[in-house]
Amino acid sequence: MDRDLQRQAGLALAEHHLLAIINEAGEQGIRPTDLALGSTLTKSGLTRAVDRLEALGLIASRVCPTDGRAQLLALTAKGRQKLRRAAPEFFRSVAQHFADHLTERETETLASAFERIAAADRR
Amino acid sequence: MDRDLQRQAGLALAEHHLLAIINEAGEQGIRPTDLALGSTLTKSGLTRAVDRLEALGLIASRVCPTDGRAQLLALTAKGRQKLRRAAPEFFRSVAQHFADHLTERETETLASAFERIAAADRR
DNA sequence: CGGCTTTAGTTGCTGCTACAATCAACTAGT
DNA sequence: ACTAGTTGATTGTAGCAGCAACTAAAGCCG
Repeated sequence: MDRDLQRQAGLALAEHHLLAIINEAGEQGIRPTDLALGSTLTKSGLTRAVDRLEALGLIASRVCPTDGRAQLLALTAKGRQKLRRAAPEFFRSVAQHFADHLTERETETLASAFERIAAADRR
Repeated sequence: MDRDLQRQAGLALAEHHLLAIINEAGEQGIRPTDLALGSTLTKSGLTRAVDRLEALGLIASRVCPTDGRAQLLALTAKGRQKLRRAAPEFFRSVAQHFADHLTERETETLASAFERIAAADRR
């Protein structure tokens, strides 16, 4: 999937994942620490990833008004466009490598099982 | 799991995985190329990983008698010992992070689904 | 046999990531 | 306010991984 996305959308899978989460946060933004919970990266990994995405002009960060230590990350117009344009290839790739090989019942089972595992891990 | 195994058995999860596959191959040995199919590493990654395991004295390689280009990798006595001693922690960690959160039915569903996905990927 | 293609493995290079130590800002208790 | 402790983020360092280019051994085929 990384190679698919890299080639067809010029975006690494890890970058796409971060952009997708940041997108969920909308206008308001999301802090790197909260972003870390939704990704496999550590704080330090996030610092670097955020730097790269910012250098690419895909996200913008501002200091959190209520906490001077924290940043609030949000997609730029360019970032939203990049994410939107990557979407078809992303879903195609998910289908090819995963979804197409699973029944609907299996997909549901996996989703709920993973959700439970991830929740346990966050503790 | 990587941290668990690193701490309790002095073995990275990736290393453990390789040792386990090499162990399956037994006395006869396995070629790096075939090893790559059972891991997520590329050929080049394997070259380095094999170098490290060999430097640690956990595996030994000999030139394949029927193909001068190929190597045959097998565990040394030390490697077998390391793997055996890591086993309790490995299974404990699998249980803690995954198995304990799944029903038997789910486990079976995941196993067969992953098998199908992996098989499709190998093509 | 001699050349062309394929396959096994290695190496130079670059980029990503974690860990540990550090800095800075917030919170709470006195 | 002052101090102690916590939390958010950054940085130095080191290790691991992939890609692409390469070497060498096999295999194929007329």
